[in-house]
Amino acid sequence: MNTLASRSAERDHLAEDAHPVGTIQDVLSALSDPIRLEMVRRLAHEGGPVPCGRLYSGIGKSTASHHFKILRAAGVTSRRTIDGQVHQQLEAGTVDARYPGLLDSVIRAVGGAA
Amino acid sequence: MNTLASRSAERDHLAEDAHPVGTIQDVLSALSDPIRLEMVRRLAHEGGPVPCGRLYSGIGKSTASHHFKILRAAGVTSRRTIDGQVHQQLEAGTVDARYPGLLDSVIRAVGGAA
DNA sequence: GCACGGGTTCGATCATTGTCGAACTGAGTT
DNA sequence: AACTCAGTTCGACAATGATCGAACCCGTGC
Repeated sequence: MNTLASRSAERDHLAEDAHPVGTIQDVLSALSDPIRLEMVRRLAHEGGPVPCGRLYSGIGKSTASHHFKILRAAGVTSRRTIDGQVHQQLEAGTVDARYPGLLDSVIRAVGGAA
Repeated sequence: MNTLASRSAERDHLAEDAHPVGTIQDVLSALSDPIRLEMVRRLAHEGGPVPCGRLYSGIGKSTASHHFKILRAAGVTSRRTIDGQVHQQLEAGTVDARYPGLLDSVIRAVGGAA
């Protein structure tokens, strides 16, 4: 039995970067950038963990990684490793617990899936 | 009797700078600055038009005016002249009509009056 | 009329932050 | 092992945005 598969399976539900949700300003600043807002929109649209590459267009990898970092630091997203692939996931529940209604209204405004 | 009073009374409900609410990014950017957020908090707390001077502390007039401009441009506030005195007012209803729940959640997070 | 008080505008400066390319890491593949 | 692919980190640079002081404007009151 493949030890590789079981090892990666163990990592699957490990939210390595489970930063707590930041201040309201951290969150608002994180969402106030057009590129990050688009990332959030795509994350909300898909509803689950999404590999980094599918979350941006028209910018370099390093720039995208920079924006991921800010979103994670604000607690808006978390990073998960699925099958060796890095994914980002929207921490909708956690954010809504701290700032009820905020993320919902933003996502609605930006056209992300309901 | 006093024509002065009646004349200023006429100006009272003139929202001279009735900018429409901007894009979601305009609004989020406007709210993502600590000083502007504090302005919004005080405006929400008082509930009505407030003279500019009562909306900030620790910064110069010109800087404050700059922040007012951004808030107005985003459609978050409007400028009213009451009795010759410039006041700022929160456009809570207009913003909520366009981005339901957004302003409420921010104000709740920032400790402004319910 | 003139001075005053409260806001705005202007221009310059300074800090923040978004952007990139190149080098590095770590996992999967051949 | 060497190679590839995807993301991150590291400097450095460019653009954006906050800040200030000074000048200006507009009501008010002397």
